[in-house]
Amino acid sequence: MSQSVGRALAILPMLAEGPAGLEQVATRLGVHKTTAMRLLRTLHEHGLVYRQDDQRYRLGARLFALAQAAAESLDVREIAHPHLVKLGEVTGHTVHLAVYEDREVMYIDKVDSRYPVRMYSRIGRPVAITVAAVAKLLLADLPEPERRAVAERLEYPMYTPRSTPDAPALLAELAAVREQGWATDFGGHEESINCIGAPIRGADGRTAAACSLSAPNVVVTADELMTLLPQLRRTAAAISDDYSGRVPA
Amino acid sequence: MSQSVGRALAILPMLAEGPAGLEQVATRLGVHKTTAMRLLRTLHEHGLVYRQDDQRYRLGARLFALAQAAAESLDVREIAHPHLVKLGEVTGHTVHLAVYEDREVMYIDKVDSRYPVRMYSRIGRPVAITVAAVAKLLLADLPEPERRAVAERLEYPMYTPRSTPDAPALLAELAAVREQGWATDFGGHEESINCIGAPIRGADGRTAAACSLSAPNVVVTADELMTLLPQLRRTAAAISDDYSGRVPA
DNA sequence: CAGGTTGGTTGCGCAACACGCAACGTGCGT
DNA sequence: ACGCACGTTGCGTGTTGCGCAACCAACCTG
Repeated sequence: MSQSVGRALAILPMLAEGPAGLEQVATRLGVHKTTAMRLLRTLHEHGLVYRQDDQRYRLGARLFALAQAAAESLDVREIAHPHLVKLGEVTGHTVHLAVYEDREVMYIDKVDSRYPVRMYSRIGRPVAITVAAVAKLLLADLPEPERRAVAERLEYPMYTPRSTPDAPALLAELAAVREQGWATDFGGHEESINCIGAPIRGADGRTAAACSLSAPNVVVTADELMTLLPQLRRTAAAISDDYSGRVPA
Repeated sequence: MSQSVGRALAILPMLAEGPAGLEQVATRLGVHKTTAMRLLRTLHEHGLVYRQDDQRYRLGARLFALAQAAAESLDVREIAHPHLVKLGEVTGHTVHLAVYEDREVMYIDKVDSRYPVRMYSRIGRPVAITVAAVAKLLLADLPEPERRAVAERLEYPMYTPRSTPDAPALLAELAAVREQGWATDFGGHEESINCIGAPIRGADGRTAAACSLSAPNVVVTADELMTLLPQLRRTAAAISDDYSGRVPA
């Protein structure tokens, strides 16, 4: 919409791949050096990019502060966190929390059996949206047109033979997930990792977030993991209660 | 430099304080609604802001991804992390890692005795630059003109009676720190918290980062904490070796 | 050491683009 | 049902961001 702003923002993901010099940025943006410079300067003034000693630019530390603030404004996370920690302690497995936002699914919290961690590991990385249990839960609850639109626009990488192959398969699975109120990913992303997920619902009944329990095959079989499903669902329900209570919207 | 980009970027810290509606953003920016809208749209297209159900805007999840990438491009952190973890395990105290960037000091990693955590707690929050041990170390090694300029522009909040009161006091302490090669903060930020820090130097000998060890009074006295100084300095030296070896620049 | 190359910086004229106005929708509260 | 507050759209104007060209500085290379 706004040309210069758009160009400036396009620089950020570029720099996310690694530091780059002025010329490099200019050519990749398809603009004149001088234009790129003005944009970079403005970004620099606002702390979003930093100029390192060799005059190349990289992402700036201000992003930490913004991401931190963004995390704090996601109140689902605040509310869910203690529940997730407890679930992690009890089961000893990895717990994830994810939300859907603008055709993307993002992990926003993670609890390992021993490490309560934010912004770590997969948090901030793109979720395998076609196979992850949390993704299925979040997509399953989208309004029909958007769900279809998203499903059809996705790519379907075959991480493993059990990965969801295409849009029809995904939509079918989403229907099932919607029906049963929970989701699984048995080796669909990594051969040896199984995963079960449950939805967190807001006061309006819509799925506001999803949490999941993951464990490698070598620790527990898929069947054994499934025995934890009731516990996971109880946790999700507890979070839903807290969440819908506190955010009546 | 670039008006529209500057305005757009100014929106981000605004939203960091909490979600805001279009009108709110417009008035705080001092621009017409329609202008604010165009900027917000562009930010939205790039995932930096998200429009929640009530049509208000908040920071978007894409920021997580960018912050993550920013963190990964800070190779000091990568290199230092294992050392910090070890130090945390051995001493049982909290370890911080910080860098200086554009007149600000940022925590970029933290290790608690039990929790290795990134982007958590104070990471991303402004460092108490006038009192923190790591801040003193980083400021102490700035070139004279910049150091003076920074010191004089700072505010000197008296968190406690032991906080650094003004620029001359800070500059005096920086000189001492520079001399001795380590820094302390005994109750200067929070009455009951003591802290010691040591510099991490790059191949050129400049201080590239600083790490610190913090503990509350009730656990160890300042004197006891000081007995860990040699260990802290060894860790910092080890990181420096790794770092200067790997980044000959 | 001269000459070429690469990458960054500055000044300036032109027109594209971003700005704000005004008018239109829309949902909510009274 | 009405009015108000807030978000949205179309459009003319001139500010502002654009690219050109020329200028530096550093680094190779012969």
